Amino acid sequence: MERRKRVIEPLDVNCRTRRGLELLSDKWTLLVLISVREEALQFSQILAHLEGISKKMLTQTLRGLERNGLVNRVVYPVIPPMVEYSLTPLGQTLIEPLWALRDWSEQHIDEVERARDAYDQRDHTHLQDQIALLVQQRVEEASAHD
Amino acid sequence: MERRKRVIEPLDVNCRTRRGLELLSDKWTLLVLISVREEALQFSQILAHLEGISKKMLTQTLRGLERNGLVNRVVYPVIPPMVEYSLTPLGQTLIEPLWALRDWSEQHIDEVERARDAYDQRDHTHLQDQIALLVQQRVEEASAHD
DNA sequence: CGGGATCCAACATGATACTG
DNA sequence: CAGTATCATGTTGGATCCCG
Repeated sequence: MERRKRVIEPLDVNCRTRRGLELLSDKWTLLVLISVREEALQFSQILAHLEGISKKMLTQTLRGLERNGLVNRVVYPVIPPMVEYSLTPLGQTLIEPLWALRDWSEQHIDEVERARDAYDQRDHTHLQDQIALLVQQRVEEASAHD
Repeated sequence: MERRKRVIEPLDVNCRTRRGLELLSDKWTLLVLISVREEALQFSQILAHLEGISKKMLTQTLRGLERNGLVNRVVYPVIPPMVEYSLTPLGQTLIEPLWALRDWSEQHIDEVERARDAYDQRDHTHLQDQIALLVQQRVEEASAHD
Protein backbone atom coordinates (compact mmCIF):
# COMPACT_ATOMS: atom_id res chain seq x y z
CA MET A 1 0.00 0.00 0.00
CA GLU A 2 1.25 3.39 -0.88
CA ARG A 3 2.30 5.32 2.13
CA ARG A 4 1.98 9.02 1.62
CA LYS A 5 1.17 12.23 3.40
CA ARG A 6 -2.41 13.10 3.99
CA VAL A 7 -3.38 15.44 1.21
CA ILE A 8 -4.16 18.93 2.37
CA GLU A 9 -6.01 20.79 -0.29
CA PRO A 10 -3.76 23.67 -1.29
CA LEU A 11 -5.00 27.18 -0.80
CA ASP A 12 -4.61 28.20 -4.41
CA VAL A 13 -4.57 31.87 -5.13
CA ASN A 14 -7.96 31.60 -6.77
CA CYS A 15 -9.78 29.19 -4.51
CA ARG A 16 -12.96 30.48 -2.97
CA THR A 17 -11.59 30.46 0.54
CA ARG A 18 -8.83 32.83 -0.42
CA ARG A 19 -10.97 35.05 -2.56
CA GLY A 20 -13.34 35.34 0.37
CA LEU A 21 -10.86 35.80 3.17
CA GLU A 22 -8.95 38.38 1.21
CA LEU A 23 -12.03 40.60 1.29
CA LEU A 24 -11.64 40.78 5.02
CA SER A 25 -7.89 40.79 5.37
CA ASP A 26 -7.26 44.46 5.83
CA LYS A 27 -7.06 46.81 8.72
CA TRP A 28 -10.61 48.16 8.91
CA THR A 29 -13.07 45.97 7.05
CA LEU A 30 -13.90 43.64 9.90
CA LEU A 31 -14.39 46.52 12.29
CA VAL A 32 -16.56 48.54 9.93
CA LEU A 33 -18.79 45.57 9.26
CA ILE A 34 -19.24 45.00 12.96
CA SER A 35 -20.04 48.68 13.43
CA VAL A 36 -22.79 48.71 10.82
CA ARG A 37 -24.15 45.38 11.86
CA GLU A 38 -27.55 46.22 13.23
CA GLU A 39 -28.92 49.50 11.97
CA ALA A 40 -28.37 52.10 9.29
CA LEU A 41 -25.69 54.54 10.36
CA GLN A 42 -24.57 57.83 8.99
CA PHE A 43 -20.99 58.30 7.93
CA SER A 44 -20.23 60.51 10.90
CA GLN A 45 -21.74 58.03 13.32
CA ILE A 46 -19.44 55.30 12.15
CA LEU A 47 -16.55 57.72 12.24
CA ALA A 48 -17.27 58.52 15.87
CA HIS A 49 -17.96 54.93 16.78
CA LEU A 50 -14.78 53.54 15.36
CA GLU A 51 -12.13 55.35 17.30
CA GLY A 52 -8.95 55.98 15.37
CA ILE A 53 -10.15 55.61 11.80
CA SER A 54 -9.64 58.56 9.47
CA LYS A 55 -12.29 59.89 7.12
CA LYS A 56 -10.23 58.77 4.21
CA MET A 57 -9.93 55.19 5.36
CA LEU A 58 -13.57 55.00 6.35
CA THR A 59 -14.64 56.26 2.93
CA GLN A 60 -12.33 53.84 1.23
CA THR A 61 -13.40 50.87 3.32
CA LEU A 62 -17.09 51.63 2.89
CA ARG A 63 -16.62 51.96 -0.86
CA GLY A 64 -15.03 48.56 -0.96
CA LEU A 65 -17.87 47.05 1.03
CA GLU A 66 -20.43 48.70 -1.22
CA ARG A 67 -18.61 47.48 -4.28
CA ASN A 68 -18.63 43.94 -2.96
CA GLY A 69 -22.35 44.10 -2.33
CA LEU A 70 -22.07 43.90 1.45
CA VAL A 71 -23.19 47.42 2.32
CA ASN A 72 -25.91 49.74 1.02
CA ARG A 73 -25.21 53.42 0.59
CA VAL A 74 -28.18 55.78 0.50
CA VAL A 75 -27.73 59.47 -0.31
CA TYR A 76 -30.47 61.81 0.85
CA PRO A 77 -31.18 64.89 -1.29
CA VAL A 78 -30.47 67.43 1.43
CA ILE A 79 -27.89 70.07 2.13
CA PRO A 80 -25.67 69.49 3.97
CA PRO A 81 -25.45 65.96 2.63
CA MET A 82 -26.59 62.98 4.61
CA VAL A 83 -25.55 59.46 3.71
CA GLU A 84 -26.66 56.29 5.42
CA TYR A 85 -24.94 52.94 5.38
CA SER A 86 -26.51 49.61 6.19
CA LEU A 87 -25.87 45.96 5.53
CA THR A 88 -27.30 44.33 2.45
CA PRO A 89 -28.88 40.90 2.86
CA LEU A 90 -25.59 39.50 1.60
CA GLY A 91 -23.72 41.52 4.18
CA GLN A 92 -25.98 40.21 6.90
CA THR A 93 -24.90 36.67 6.14
CA LEU A 94 -21.45 37.69 7.32
CA ILE A 95 -22.54 38.94 10.69
CA GLU A 96 -22.90 35.60 12.39
CA PRO A 97 -19.39 34.33 11.61
CA LEU A 98 -18.02 37.77 12.36
CA TRP A 99 -19.74 37.86 15.67
CA ALA A 100 -18.23 34.49 16.51
CA LEU A 101 -14.84 36.09 16.00
CA ARG A 102 -15.83 38.94 18.26
CA ASP A 103 -16.90 36.48 20.95
CA TRP A 104 -13.60 34.68 20.59
CA SER A 105 -11.79 37.94 21.15
CA GLU A 106 -13.75 38.71 24.27
CA GLN A 107 -13.08 35.28 25.68
CA HIS A 108 -9.48 34.69 24.72
CA ILE A 109 -7.66 37.95 24.20
CA ASP A 110 -6.39 38.03 27.76
CA GLU A 111 -4.78 34.65 27.38
CA VAL A 112 -3.25 35.76 24.11
CA GLU A 113 -1.75 38.79 25.74
CA ARG A 114 -0.36 36.80 28.64
CA ALA A 115 1.29 34.50 26.12
CA ARG A 116 2.72 37.49 24.34
CA ASP A 117 4.18 38.96 27.50
CA ALA A 118 5.74 35.64 28.42
CA TYR A 119 7.20 35.27 24.92
CA ASP A 120 8.74 38.71 25.08
CA GLN A 121 10.50 37.89 28.31
CA ARG A 122 12.14 34.76 27.03
CA ASP A 123 15.32 34.75 25.01
CA HIS A 124 15.03 33.88 21.36
CA THR A 125 18.19 32.50 19.89
CA HIS A 126 18.38 32.03 16.18
CA LEU A 127 17.68 28.74 14.55
CA GLN A 128 21.31 27.84 13.81
CA ASP A 129 22.25 28.47 17.42
CA GLN A 130 19.43 26.28 18.62
CA ILE A 131 20.49 23.51 16.30
CA ALA A 132 24.14 23.82 17.32
CA LEU A 133 23.16 23.66 20.97
CA LEU A 134 20.88 20.69 20.51
CA VAL A 135 23.43 18.79 18.45
CA GLN A 136 26.16 19.47 20.98
CA GLN A 137 23.96 18.14 23.73
CA ARG A 138 23.54 14.93 21.78
CA VAL A 139 27.29 14.66 21.29
CA GLU A 140 27.88 15.08 24.99
CA GLU A 141 25.30 12.45 25.78
CA ALA A 142 27.03 10.10 23.37
CA SER A 143 30.47 10.60 24.89
CA ALA A 144 29.02 10.07 28.34
CA HIS A 145 28.28 6.53 27.22
CA ASP A 146 31.95 5.79 26.44
CA MET B 1 -39.63 60.13 28.03
CA GLU B 2 -36.25 60.90 26.64
CA ARG B 3 -36.00 60.19 22.98
CA ARG B 4 -32.49 59.39 21.96
CA LYS B 5 -30.48 57.20 19.68
CA ARG B 6 -29.87 53.67 20.64
CA VAL B 7 -26.48 53.52 22.23
CA ILE B 8 -23.96 51.54 20.26
CA GLU B 9 -21.02 50.65 22.38
CA PRO B 10 -18.03 52.36 20.80
CA LEU B 11 -15.19 50.25 19.51
CA ASP B 12 -12.53 51.89 21.62
CA VAL B 13 -8.98 51.35 20.59
CA ASN B 14 -8.39 49.19 23.62
CA CYS B 15 -11.59 47.18 23.82
CA ARG B 16 -11.19 43.45 23.66
CA THR B 17 -12.91 43.13 20.33
CA ARG B 18 -10.40 45.39 18.69
CA ARG B 19 -7.40 43.93 20.42
CA GLY B 20 -8.58 40.54 19.24
CA LEU B 21 -9.57 41.38 15.69
CA GLU B 22 -6.36 43.26 15.14
CA LEU B 23 -4.45 40.02 15.63
CA LEU B 24 -6.11 38.72 12.52
CA SER B 25 -6.30 41.84 10.40
CA ASP B 26 -3.33 41.34 8.20
CA LYS B 27 -2.71 39.70 4.90
CA TRP B 28 -1.61 36.22 5.89
CA THR B 29 -2.59 35.36 9.45
CA LEU B 30 -6.04 33.97 8.71
CA LEU B 31 -4.69 31.84 5.89
CA VAL B 32 -1.75 30.49 7.87
CA LEU B 33 -4.01 29.53 10.76
CA ILE B 34 -6.30 27.68 8.40
CA SER B 35 -3.33 25.91 6.86
CA VAL B 36 -2.00 24.65 10.16
CA ARG B 37 -5.43 23.78 11.48
CA GLU B 38 -5.33 20.04 11.75
CA GLU B 39 -1.84 18.66 11.97
CA ALA B 40 1.73 19.67 12.60
CA LEU B 41 3.32 20.96 9.44
CA GLN B 42 6.87 21.76 8.50
CA PHE B 43 7.78 25.22 7.35
CA SER B 44 8.24 24.09 3.79
CA GLN B 45 4.91 22.31 3.75
CA ILE B 46 3.08 25.45 4.68
CA LEU B 47 5.11 27.36 2.17
CA ALA B 48 4.04 24.98 -0.59
CA HIS B 49 0.47 24.84 0.62
CA LEU B 50 -0.07 28.56 0.73
CA GLU B 51 0.52 29.58 -2.82
CA GLY B 52 2.03 33.03 -3.19
CA ILE B 53 3.47 33.61 0.26
CA SER B 54 7.19 34.31 0.51
CA LYS B 55 9.52 32.75 3.05
CA LYS B 56 9.93 36.08 4.72
CA MET B 57 6.24 36.66 5.23
CA LEU B 58 5.63 33.11 6.35
CA THR B 59 8.41 33.36 8.91
CA GLN B 60 7.10 36.69 10.10
CA THR B 61 3.49 35.53 10.32
CA LEU B 62 4.41 32.33 12.14
CA ARG B 63 6.53 34.29 14.62
CA GLY B 64 3.58 36.49 15.37
CA LEU B 65 1.32 33.52 15.90
CA GLU B 66 3.89 31.87 18.13
CA ARG B 67 4.30 35.06 20.12
CA ASN B 68 0.56 35.30 20.65
CA GLY B 69 0.41 31.74 21.91
CA LEU B 70 -1.60 30.42 18.99
CA VAL B 71 1.05 28.25 17.37
CA ASN B 72 3.73 25.89 18.69
CA ARG B 73 7.15 25.80 17.10
CA VAL B 74 9.27 22.70 17.59
CA VAL B 75 12.87 22.55 16.42
CA TYR B 76 14.36 19.11 15.83
CA PRO B 77 18.12 18.66 16.48
CA VAL B 78 18.99 17.55 12.99
CA ILE B 79 20.92 18.89 10.08
CA PRO B 80 19.49 20.20 7.87
CA PRO B 81 17.06 21.79 10.31
CA MET B 82 13.50 20.63 10.61
CA VAL B 83 10.88 22.75 12.30
CA GLU B 84 7.29 21.82 12.91
CA TYR B 85 4.38 24.10 13.53
CA SER B 86 1.08 23.17 15.13
CA LEU B 87 -1.78 24.87 16.88
CA THR B 88 -1.69 25.33 20.62
CA PRO B 89 -4.89 24.59 22.55
CA LEU B 90 -5.50 28.33 22.49
CA GLY B 91 -5.01 28.37 18.75
CA GLN B 92 -7.47 25.54 18.35
CA THR B 93 -10.20 27.65 19.92
CA LEU B 94 -9.91 29.92 16.91
CA ILE B 95 -10.46 27.22 14.34
CA GLU B 96 -14.22 26.98 14.67
CA PRO B 97 -14.95 30.67 14.09
CA LEU B 98 -12.33 30.72 11.36
CA TRP B 99 -13.88 27.78 9.67
CA ALA B 100 -17.24 29.53 9.73
CA LEU B 101 -15.61 32.32 7.79
CA ARG B 102 -14.23 29.82 5.34
CA ASP B 103 -17.68 28.32 4.87
CA TRP B 104 -19.09 31.77 4.30
CA SER B 105 -16.51 32.32 1.58
CA GLU B 106 -17.36 29.10 -0.15
CA GLN B 107 -21.07 29.91 -0.10
CA HIS B 108 -21.11 33.59 -0.87
CA ILE B 109 -18.02 34.63 -2.76
CA ASP B 110 -19.69 34.21 -6.13
CA GLU B 111 -22.47 36.57 -5.17
CA VAL B 112 -19.89 39.05 -3.91
CA GLU B 113 -18.07 38.93 -7.19
CA ARG B 114 -21.22 39.37 -9.22
CA ALA B 115 -22.01 42.44 -7.14
CA ARG B 116 -18.52 43.73 -7.75
CA ASP B 117 -18.80 43.30 -11.50
CA ALA B 118 -22.15 45.06 -11.53
CA TYR B 119 -20.78 47.92 -9.44
CA ASP B 120 -17.85 48.39 -11.78
CA GLN B 121 -20.15 48.72 -14.76
CA ARG B 122 -22.25 51.47 -13.22
CA ASP B 123 -21.26 55.10 -13.24
CA HIS B 124 -20.22 56.61 -9.94
CA THR B 125 -20.70 60.33 -9.77
CA HIS B 126 -19.31 62.19 -6.84
CA LEU B 127 -21.40 63.04 -3.84
CA GLN B 128 -21.86 66.71 -4.65
CA ASP B 129 -23.08 65.84 -8.12
CA GLN B 130 -25.51 63.31 -6.74
CA ILE B 131 -26.87 65.87 -4.30
CA ALA B 132 -27.19 68.52 -7.00
CA LEU B 133 -29.04 66.10 -9.23
CA LEU B 134 -31.37 64.94 -6.51
CA VAL B 135 -32.14 68.45 -5.35
CA GLN B 136 -32.83 69.54 -8.91
CA GLN B 137 -35.22 66.64 -9.37
CA ARG B 138 -37.12 67.81 -6.32
CA VAL B 139 -37.30 71.34 -7.65
CA GLU B 140 -38.66 70.07 -10.94
CA GLU B 141 -41.26 67.97 -9.20
CA ALA B 142 -42.29 70.97 -7.15
CA SER B 143 -42.72 73.22 -10.19
CA ALA B 144 -44.70 70.48 -11.93
CA HIS B 145 -47.31 70.97 -9.20
CA ASP B 146 -47.76 74.68 -10.00
C1' DC C 1 15.89 23.09 5.48
C1' DG C 2 14.60 27.02 7.79
C1' DG C 3 15.74 30.64 8.49
C1' DG C 4 18.43 35.88 9.08
C1' DA C 5 20.08 40.39 6.95
C1' DT C 6 19.75 43.83 3.73
C1' DC C 7 17.95 46.64 0.18
C1' DC C 8 14.30 48.44 -2.38
C1' DA C 9 9.67 49.06 -4.58
C1' DA C 10 4.94 49.25 -3.78
C1' DC C 11 1.29 50.18 -1.26
C1' DA C 12 -1.45 51.41 2.75
C1' DT C 13 -2.34 54.94 5.69
C1' DG C 14 -2.28 59.59 7.82
C1' DA C 15 -2.49 64.76 7.68
C1' DT C 16 -4.09 68.65 5.72
C1' DA C 17 -6.69 71.57 2.91
C1' DC C 18 -10.66 72.15 0.05
C1' DT C 19 -15.59 71.69 -1.66
C1' DG C 20 -20.90 71.97 -2.52
C1' DC D 1 -21.95 66.59 6.39
C1' DA D 2 -19.62 63.70 3.63
C1' DG D 3 -16.78 63.52 1.10
C1' DT D 4 -12.30 64.56 -2.70
C1' DA D 5 -7.46 65.74 -3.78
C1' DT D 6 -2.86 66.05 -2.73
C1' DC D 7 1.14 65.31 -0.35
C1' DA D 8 3.96 62.98 2.99
C1' DT D 9 5.15 59.04 5.62
C1' DG D 10 5.17 54.44 7.40
C1' DT D 11 4.65 49.79 6.73
C1' DT D 12 4.60 45.68 3.86
C1' DG D 13 6.30 42.71 1.05
C1' DG D 14 9.42 40.73 -2.40
C1' DA D 15 14.20 39.76 -4.15
C1' DT D 16 18.53 38.52 -3.11
C1' DC D 17 22.30 36.70 -0.70
C1' DC D 18 23.90 34.65 3.34
C1' DC D 19 24.45 30.89 6.91
C1' DG D 20 24.91 26.32 9.68
